Amino acid sequence: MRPEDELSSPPGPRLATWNVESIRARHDQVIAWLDENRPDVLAMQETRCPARLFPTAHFNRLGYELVIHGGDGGHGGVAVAVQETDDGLSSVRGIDLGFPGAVAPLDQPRSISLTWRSWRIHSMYAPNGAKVGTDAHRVKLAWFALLRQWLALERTDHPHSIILGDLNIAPADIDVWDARRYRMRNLTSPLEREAFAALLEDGLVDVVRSHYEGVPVFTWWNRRSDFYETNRGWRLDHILTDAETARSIEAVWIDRQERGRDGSTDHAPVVLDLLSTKPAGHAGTAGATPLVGSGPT
DNA sequence: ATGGTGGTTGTACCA
Repeated sequence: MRPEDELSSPPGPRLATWNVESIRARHDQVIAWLDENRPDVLAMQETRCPARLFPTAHFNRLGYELVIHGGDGGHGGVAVAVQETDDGLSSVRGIDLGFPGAVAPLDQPRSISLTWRSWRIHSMYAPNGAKVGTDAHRVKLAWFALLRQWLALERTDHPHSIILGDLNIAPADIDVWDARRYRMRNLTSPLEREAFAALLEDGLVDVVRSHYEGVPVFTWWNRRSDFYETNRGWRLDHILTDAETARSIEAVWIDRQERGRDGSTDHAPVVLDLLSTKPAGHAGTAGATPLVGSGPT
């Protein structure tokens, strides 16, 4: 899963997403992983921690600045850690916490959007959805409708986009360890899969799937029982990019071993390594129109 | 038929 050069730094930017399932309970694991893998950007979900109680100092010591959104009451919450630059200035701008203008129940702390280098970066934590047919499930679908609108709006201003997060959808049967058993259920239902597919129809590329075509890869294993040990998992954590960014990928990998640590969060980190330079013919194309409909088939 | 775990908050809830 992890590329051969696992301990060396990639030539270009490294971005990762990780559902940390409480940053206060898990900061030792997260900080150790950051220290070892040194992503430029780590999008975190389910931080379950109000901003004032966030273990910020641990991140600062490693040279990361933080953007934090919510987590009050021990539910939800997202954050983005970004490697500090040498000039002492913040390397992020244009921060949006949540979907601007959203009203309850779509105003929960589940998203951060910010500009970093030439990319618009989004850390997303979709509602779990509980069970098909419940209010929670309808809220999940409404959240995805709003996400689609928000990303379409954002992409008119920022052609280079990277969406990282726990979207709480297994996009296809291959993304579930036993698709038949969990058919038409929460995380697999047709309306959820349509919501995910709509993002690809808008021109975003599911870069994990496009790099593991036809191969089952999982990012979440239920903590109960021996689901991890027996690899009964799901692919719920995703990285989507615009088509041009998708053409400049060095590697995509899931740090499956990290999930096996004692006391680990139940999700594995998902990592995107980009090439240091744009592909030939695409240098200096800031402002280019994103290609549409070029996602994996 | 529906187990099994963990975090946070508070004696249930969310995942």
